[in-house]
Amino acid sequence: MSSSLTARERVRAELTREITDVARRQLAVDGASGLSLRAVAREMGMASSAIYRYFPSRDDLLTALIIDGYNAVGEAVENADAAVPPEDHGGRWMAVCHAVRDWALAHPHEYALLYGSPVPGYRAPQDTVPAAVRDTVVYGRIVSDAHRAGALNPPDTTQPPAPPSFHEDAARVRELMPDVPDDVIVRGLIAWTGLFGWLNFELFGQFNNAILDLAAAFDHAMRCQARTLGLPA
Amino acid sequence: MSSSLTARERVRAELTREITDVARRQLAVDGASGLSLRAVAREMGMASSAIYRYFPSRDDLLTALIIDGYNAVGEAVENADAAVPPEDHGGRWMAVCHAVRDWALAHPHEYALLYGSPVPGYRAPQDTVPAAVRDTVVYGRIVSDAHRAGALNPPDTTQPPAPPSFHEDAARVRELMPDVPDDVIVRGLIAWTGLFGWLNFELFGQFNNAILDLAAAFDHAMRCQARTLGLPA
DNA sequence: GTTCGTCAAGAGCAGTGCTCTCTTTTGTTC
DNA sequence: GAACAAAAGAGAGCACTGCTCTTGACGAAC
Repeated sequence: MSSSLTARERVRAELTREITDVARRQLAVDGASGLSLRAVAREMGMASSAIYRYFPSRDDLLTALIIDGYNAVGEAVENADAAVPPEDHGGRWMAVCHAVRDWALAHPHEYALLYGSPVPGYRAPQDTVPAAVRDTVVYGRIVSDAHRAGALNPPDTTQPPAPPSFHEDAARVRELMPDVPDDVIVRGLIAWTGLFGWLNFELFGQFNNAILDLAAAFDHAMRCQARTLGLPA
Repeated sequence: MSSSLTARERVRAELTREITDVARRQLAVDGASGLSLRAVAREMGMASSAIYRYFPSRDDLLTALIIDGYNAVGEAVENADAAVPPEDHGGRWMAVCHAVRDWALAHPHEYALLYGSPVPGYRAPQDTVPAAVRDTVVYGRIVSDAHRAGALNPPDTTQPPAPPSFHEDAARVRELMPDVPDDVIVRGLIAWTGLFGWLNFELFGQFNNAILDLAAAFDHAMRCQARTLGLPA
């Protein structure tokens, strides 16, 4: 259908893409709060008011960048997962961890926009959700595959009893982790939030002056995390 | 020595405190990027330029708020820990978890300022460090106490081998967790980053539409986390 | 009692998001 | 091909920001 686009629609799509490209470059340099519509317009050689023909507000431009970011990290995670034999569940977990970390280190400001504190006053619209869960879908599939293959042997089966309300929440999470029992859901959530918690500490400076070989520590920590999830080391 | 302060010094200290109070209120409402020196000045009935007599820049005011925030959460954690019998290491861990979460829920914007993405262009000065580690000091003492009391029985001793560089990093972390072997250091870091990772997911919206009973899920997850740390359930 | 350092105030600069109006360009229809 | 409508760009302007500079006024020390 792209051939059915009028010339005007094509140039509009092209300009929209160029705006987000320029904006993403500015985001990479100055961070989210340094993103300026006027600066984008200046760099593109057009009047600042013209940008509003393409993005009704700064927040809308930010939303576009956020969706792009989620898709970028999601794609990186998908590729990393696909490069490992499906039955090597531990390897897939480590591949996903490193894919997220590599992407985060390469795009720290974008990572902060996605997984850091939300921009105050900014409310993420619902259409970011599909892109936002792409990485989680991959992760859920790994856990699910490992469980169905009988490859999950959590080291300790005496988990504290879950509260009644957790069963409903677990059911919702199970949509991303099919066929998995509640206790594995908990371990899965802990490992997943643990990955991003560690990355946040690393990227946001909490490890400063304490952990120097960040790459090695991350790899080791995620490997241990895999063990508590029940994945083979 | 406070009696030796001149009247001018006293009123200066008082005004400085009032500025941070007003700024903290604005921070709580609008978030970090909504903090405006001019608005603070307006609310205090003084000229915007006068604020600069007390804080040379907006970042310096932000730094003051950050230090206050770290101290607030640190104090909350200290009090929570002190309210539990010292030999109840599992109870102390859960008390610390809930103290951090309660404080975060009561001051979401301040929490985001401390543990979320750093304000772009803002470089935390070194004098935030003592306040920033108050909660970590408490946590390290709990792990250390539990280990020395022989109360730590990690469920799985077959931890993957640590890389050589990790020994040096572990030695630095051990300053906050005395007498603890390397493998417990790893577990300790994983649990600590896991706490904040979970809280970030909860506070920054990643759990939206998935986990509804957030309080129950948090309690359960941290209880499970305690088990993998080796603390009694 | 004069001098000197501190403080508040005001104006001003460069920048921001956003809106409004006006003109130009473009695509469609007769 | 001319006429018209829709879309897009340009520019001025509003209210706001952080920050600087200058000008006065006040209080404390000598």
